[in-house]
Amino acid sequence: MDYIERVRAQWAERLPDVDTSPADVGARVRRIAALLESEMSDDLAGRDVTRAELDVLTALRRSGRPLRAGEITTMTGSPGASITKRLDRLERAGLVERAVHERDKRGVLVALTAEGEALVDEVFPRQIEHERSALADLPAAERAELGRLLAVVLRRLDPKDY
Amino acid sequence: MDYIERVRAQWAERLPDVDTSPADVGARVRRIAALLESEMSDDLAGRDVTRAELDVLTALRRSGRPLRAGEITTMTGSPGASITKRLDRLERAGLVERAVHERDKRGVLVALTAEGEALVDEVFPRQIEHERSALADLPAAERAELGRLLAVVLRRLDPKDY
DNA sequence: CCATGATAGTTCACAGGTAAATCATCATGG
DNA sequence: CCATGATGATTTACCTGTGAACTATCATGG
Repeated sequence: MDYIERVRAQWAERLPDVDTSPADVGARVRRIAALLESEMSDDLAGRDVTRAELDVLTALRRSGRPLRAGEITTMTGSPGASITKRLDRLERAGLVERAVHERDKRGVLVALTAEGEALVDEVFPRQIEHERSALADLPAAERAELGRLLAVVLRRLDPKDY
Repeated sequence: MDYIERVRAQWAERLPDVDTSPADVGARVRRIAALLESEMSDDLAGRDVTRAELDVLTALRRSGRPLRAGEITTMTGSPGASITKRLDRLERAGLVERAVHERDKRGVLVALTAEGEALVDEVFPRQIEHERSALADLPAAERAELGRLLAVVLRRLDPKDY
């Protein structure tokens, strides 16, 4: 009897006509994500960088090259105004550098500094550890099966533009 | 080749020593959750209630009785200060009512109004529809399997206190 | 070659979340 | 019975995110 079963039982009493079975997947996915995010964010405490800011840093790191601000907004899915603010903080912290784009002076090229890169390389593996330890109770075959089933769901939801 | 495979391929180039396989589950779960939440929140647009506020309303609705403010904080996992603010807005909107607790005058009893209840009953089934349609590409047996595997993961992450 | 519309990013104004301090009430042990 | 510490909720002060307005630059068609 996990959290979701308990909630579904409550709904069954109040709204017996509503079929809440999709919550077995949907609500569990949302709750697991929330708990994971919270762990990952705790792991960053005292490091003077938030999960949202780390998303910007990892986008840069895994791209392996400076990015336009616009590329960061599409990769992170966050609106431009948010990215501007995060870049302000990250730049103040010395983790990224902004430079006007040569060819298009409206644009901005954002690059990781050496410290920014070092921070990602130190923190990112630990972030993944949280995902790994969440799977500790599943044998490899079931992990793979879970990944496969989630890919089917994700394909249906994911927007095509990135 | 979905979004997560693309990201993993990028990491494999930059940090070949890091095993990113847990992301097949972890990152997919987090991305699916984000997309679902975003759909569910769009569905509420113009209804003058946010997802966070709806969380409070559904906690009350499925409990079937007035709740202490403290019960709402544990059920939603949000800190007390946030709940106080949401209750302020919900009360102003006429969706809940606050009353001092009889036995313990420090406490507050929060009850759904008739409008609050009507709003939940109208909106909640549509919220679940989003979860249902995300599963459209999975036959019933695989949905059940997916739910079962997620339950194993959730059991590991879920705090015991609620 | 402009003038005009499109595009990239920033600024502004405001909404919402949160930790810490505060206020009111309760419970207890001396 | 208080006095004292615990508890429930609110207030305060601050921070982050976001849509909309704005600024600077680019592109193009007349």
